[in-house]
Amino acid sequence: MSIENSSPPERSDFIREIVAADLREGTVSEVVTRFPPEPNGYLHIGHAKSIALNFGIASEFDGRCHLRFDDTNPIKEEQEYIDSIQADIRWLGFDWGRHLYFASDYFDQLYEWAVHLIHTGKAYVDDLSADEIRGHRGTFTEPGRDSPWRERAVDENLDLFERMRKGEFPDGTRVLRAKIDMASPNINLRDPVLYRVLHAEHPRTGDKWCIYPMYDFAHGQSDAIEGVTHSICTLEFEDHRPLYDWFIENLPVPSRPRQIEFARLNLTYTVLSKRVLVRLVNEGHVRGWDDPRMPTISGLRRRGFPAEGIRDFVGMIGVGKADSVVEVEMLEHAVRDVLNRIAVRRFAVLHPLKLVIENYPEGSTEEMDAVNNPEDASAGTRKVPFTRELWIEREDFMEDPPKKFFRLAPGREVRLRYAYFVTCTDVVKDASGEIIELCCTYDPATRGGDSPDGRKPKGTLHWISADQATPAEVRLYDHLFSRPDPGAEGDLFADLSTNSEEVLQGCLVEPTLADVPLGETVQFERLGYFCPDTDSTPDQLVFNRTLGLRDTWAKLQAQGKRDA
RNA sequence: UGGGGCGUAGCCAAGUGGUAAGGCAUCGGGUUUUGGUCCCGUGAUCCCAGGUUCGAAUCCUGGCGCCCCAGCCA
Repeated sequence: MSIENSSPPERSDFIREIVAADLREGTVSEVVTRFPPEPNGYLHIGHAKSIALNFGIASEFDGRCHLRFDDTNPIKEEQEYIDSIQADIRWLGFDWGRHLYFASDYFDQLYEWAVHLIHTGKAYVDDLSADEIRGHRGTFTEPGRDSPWRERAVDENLDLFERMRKGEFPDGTRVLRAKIDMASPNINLRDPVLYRVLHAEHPRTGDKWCIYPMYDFAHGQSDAIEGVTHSICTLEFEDHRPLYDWFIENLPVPSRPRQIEFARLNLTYTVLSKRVLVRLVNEGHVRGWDDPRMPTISGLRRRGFPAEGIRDFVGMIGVGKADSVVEVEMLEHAVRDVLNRIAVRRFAVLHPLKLVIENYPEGSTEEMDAVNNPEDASAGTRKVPFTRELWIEREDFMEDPPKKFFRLAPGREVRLRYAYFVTCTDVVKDASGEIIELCCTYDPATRGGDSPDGRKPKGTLHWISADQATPAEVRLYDHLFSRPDPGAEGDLFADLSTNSEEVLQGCLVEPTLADVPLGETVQFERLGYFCPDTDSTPDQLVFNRTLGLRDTWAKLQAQGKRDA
């Protein structure tokens, strides 16, 4: 349960209040929570909220948090997911210690408890088909009807259930059901299925079992076995709580856990549904589970989002029971906030435009001192080579600039950051009229970027020495979906953005950028935060744009377009 | 429609009968060798209607709206 330097202290919420009260009143003597993923997909940012909640509460109340895989449906579960889930939780900064469990560890116990229910006349084997069971379930307004097999003798139930276990019956032919109340207004209580026959290989138990418990029959009892005191889950399980409690009350379980529900996270421009995420991957809409556009933990990691930023984000959105949709901007803010503090600054030019300083000596190089991180003096400085020919950003020059454009233009002087003031004296174009080169003069008195006469150019540009530029591919990312509420008007896949990824070739970066380790995010000054992609090699550097910097100039331009 | 929840600013969210925190976003302004960061300023009478009370977002009544449930998924 370690949370290395979590910036904003977790504020309280209704769940923490319940936990505190339970402790205060002696209802529980220690706090045990659990994070219970089903290994049928990768973890996403919604899970991060739950993980932070469960591990956070355990740590704050000096308790413990278990990692328990809810692996009761072998048809959808895979070892790959078991592995990725553990890696992602660790990366997020949480530790379950020795408390790693699997619901499948409890299959023997659960089986015994099922037998116990049969013995006490509270469960029976039903021969109805899935369709027939559905037909007997009734509707929201009409009660269900009892199955003709509901009053089977205990011995017959015992025998049949035993034979289900032995594999005598094909999938779907028989189930074990709890005998509760077919007329209950809560549909979950209309004789829920406890066990189904599934001749499937389980990632953990192999072919030992051919009957598997349903979620409802496994979850609460697993909590009880582990001594979980507060079983925190999402709102859709609220109607299951009576059933959760029913099992706890009707079985000789070793403890009495309590289920508490909270609202799951929703994000604008994002889909957090495993069903959809699996399709995005399988249908090739993205590069994989860890595509930088995916809201998965592995995707966010590949995108360059620091774990701390994700933790800060889930800490600032709060925990409640009201359905809500958080604006992605809040996530982006939390990430920028961390990155601004820790990311080292570098120069990189995405769309290079040649700039030649005509009065600068040919062949000579100067090493300019550049600050690594203005927010962190301990990050020190570095040397950046400066030469007669440079590359600057195409967007930083306009031949006929609008009033609020503060960058380079014919006859105008700007500062080259950490270097000199330069003035544009001429523009060179190719046959088609495209600008291919800028001629400038520099003021030798402004070395380092300050003028002795106090002149202050309106603009400061980043640049790269043409002699020592390292080529790189840069991938620009944007929201995966084009609207804040994907799928709100029809097919969600039709809302997939067509420009969520833009791959730029021929970008030029500072030589030091070749050494950025995987997992570190740096700032390309004036552009944004970038990190090496997993595809990056020494021969072919590849950077992902984590997030752009807040850009008031872009905002002004957009407004101008709108007003015009 | 039966059951279970929820409803405080554009978004998230405090508030637990005493006169509406905070964050994000927005829009102004200041600082600035990143049009970044930072700093300052900017908005609500709490779904609606009645009622109780000296006093209600908080209590009561009645409406309205939204979400979840009819898998041998979790």
